[in-house]
Amino acid sequence: MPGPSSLSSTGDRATMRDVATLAGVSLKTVSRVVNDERGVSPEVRQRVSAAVVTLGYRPNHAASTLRRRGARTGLVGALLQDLSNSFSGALLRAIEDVARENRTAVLTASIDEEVDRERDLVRDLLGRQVDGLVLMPTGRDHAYLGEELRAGPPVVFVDRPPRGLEADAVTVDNVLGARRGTEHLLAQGHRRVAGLFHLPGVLTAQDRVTGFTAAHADRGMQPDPRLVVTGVPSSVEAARVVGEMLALDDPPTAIFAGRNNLSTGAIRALAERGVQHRVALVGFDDYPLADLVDPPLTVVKQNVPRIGRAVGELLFARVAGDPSPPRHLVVEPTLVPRGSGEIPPPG
Amino acid sequence: MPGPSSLSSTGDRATMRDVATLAGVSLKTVSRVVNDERGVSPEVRQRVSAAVVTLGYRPNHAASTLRRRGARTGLVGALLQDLSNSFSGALLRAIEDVARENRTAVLTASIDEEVDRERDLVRDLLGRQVDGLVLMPTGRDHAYLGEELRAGPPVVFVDRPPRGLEADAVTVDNVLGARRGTEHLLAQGHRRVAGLFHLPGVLTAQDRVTGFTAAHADRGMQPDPRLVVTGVPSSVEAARVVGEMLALDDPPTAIFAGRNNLSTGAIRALAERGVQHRVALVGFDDYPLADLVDPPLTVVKQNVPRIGRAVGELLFARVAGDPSPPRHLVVEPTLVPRGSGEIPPPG
DNA sequence: CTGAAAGCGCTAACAA
DNA sequence: TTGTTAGCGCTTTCAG
Repeated sequence: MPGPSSLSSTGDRATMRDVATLAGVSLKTVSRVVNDERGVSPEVRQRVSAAVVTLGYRPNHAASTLRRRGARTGLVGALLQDLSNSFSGALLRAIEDVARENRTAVLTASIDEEVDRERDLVRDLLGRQVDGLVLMPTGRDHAYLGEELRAGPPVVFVDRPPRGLEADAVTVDNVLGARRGTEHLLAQGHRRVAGLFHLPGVLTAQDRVTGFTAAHADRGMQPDPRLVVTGVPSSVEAARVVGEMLALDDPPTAIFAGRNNLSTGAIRALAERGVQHRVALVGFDDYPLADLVDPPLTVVKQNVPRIGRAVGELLFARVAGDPSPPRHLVVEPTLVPRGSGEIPPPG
Repeated sequence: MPGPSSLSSTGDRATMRDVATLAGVSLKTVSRVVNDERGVSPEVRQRVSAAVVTLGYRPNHAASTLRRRGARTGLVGALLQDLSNSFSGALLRAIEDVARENRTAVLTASIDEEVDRERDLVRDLLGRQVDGLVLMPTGRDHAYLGEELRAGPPVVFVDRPPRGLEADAVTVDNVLGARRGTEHLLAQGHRRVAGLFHLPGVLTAQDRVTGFTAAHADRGMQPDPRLVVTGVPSSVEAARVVGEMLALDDPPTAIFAGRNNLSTGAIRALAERGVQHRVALVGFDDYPLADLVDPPLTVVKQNVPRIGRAVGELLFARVAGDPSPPRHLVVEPTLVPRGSGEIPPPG
């Protein structure tokens, strides 16, 4: 085997040293050229550049940031719930855009509502020296993060606020959204409005229940407990639940679905029974084709790109050193009437 | 300022050295404990662990892989077209799952059909020493990658094959898919079938045109050139194009939309004119709510999770050292009849 | 304008 | 079982 001073490419990548040797200059000079620092004669610069090309040299980012201690890695993490879900996807895209403006790459992963996975992922990203972290957390307590983040990078929570921890967050006003969606139905005279909600451990779900109830209370009403179902995990289950409700003696005349996948289940249940034009439906969260279903779906919509951008900008402000106390931005969702939510009660 | 031997945490992160000092052991011993290597007495191990906790120490991944030269970084890149698009999102999710099985994190970004961005992103990721790269490339030539990848990590192309370069790839048989979708319409007696396709520079679009034409040729037919439009960039534009076609003296009785966003445009145009139950429609690519629109949308569907998994498995086989020649997996899309594609021609 | 030496945080290869 | 030394690829510091 050749000695340590061998210049032959052993299948490995060329290093700055190799470039220096080939160009007949010192290490530091190559470093200057690669980093576009001044103080190199055009001639030498040219020679070094040529060597870089010949060897196919690429700077080693890790080594570089290791040496300049405390420097940024140009890497942020985005831990969302499910990257295949359109909400997480749109969020990731918006965060990516802001990251790009800050010359930063994005590491991402899905948490899938699993607390252990969340914790493992946070650890992994911190070990990779990310400059910042976006976290769409699971429902539980986040106090453990306090320890993880001591002297760690800034974290911005999204969609769900931190619990047991002071931290930046951008969330949607879920109480308000559910309240508006429900009120929209009540204002049209509906008196039996069903509510479907997802996992009760998730704060967004709880808030939506609260808004649903509050809208009733605003009118001195109380929802029928038989029409309020929490812990509905899936679209399929939502369809089953709606089917049961429609079989009641006094079935609901309107439905509020507290999450996008629950809306689809409700639509299916209504369509199967041919009552999609007789029972009103308002859903929380939008879908790309929601205006093309029959009838077009009325939704409470979150401005996801806006949320994502706010998250990104907050994060990079922190990365840049903004020392102000934790901020909590709350974005108002809006009601988009399309037809399904404007079906009047019978009689 | 304190000298270089200062042990006080200066707000920076604790290092392995700090842990060693606090635990009263050597650097290497800490390394052993952190990496779960054998050869440390339980007592010492305990002492070190305690110090780790006290200092909130996290191993520096970059430094670690720098030292063990040639070792994996446990990082792969996934450069897709648009992370907010459900296709890219589902793909990313599947790749992520395989990556997780290989204890690897995923760096991702959107290319947005911009050639320069693709190249910049590839460079950036290579500089970050990724173990592998998934690339959903733009339409142009990829020969430049040959240079970038000399002694670089393995690359797997997805959705679109490499051009001017030998590399692994997983693609969909777009010719076959378009042919099946078009044939489905022709078999029902349609004789005037319109075709909408996206950017002609993108190979997938070209292949779908080919399949569309081939299906006609199979029956000794030729599509009316006025009914075949390529370069349709968006849903809005698709709606406009379809509107124009419907105003012809001899309008199409069926439409084949060569991409998911073109389907939505077509649906809108048909619905606006109230002919959605009289003109047949088959779309390429599925949507989450496609079965709930009116009429339910018949599509040629790609099995995206399967594609993503194949990509991931191919990539990690290469990362593990699989030296076999480049493979090209072609996945067959399937026709999913739902209603819109089964509308018969008039008369 | 250019370069030599030191060292970022960590692990490999050896000691002891 | 534990520790010492060297050095990954790079940038900093300080000298020429």
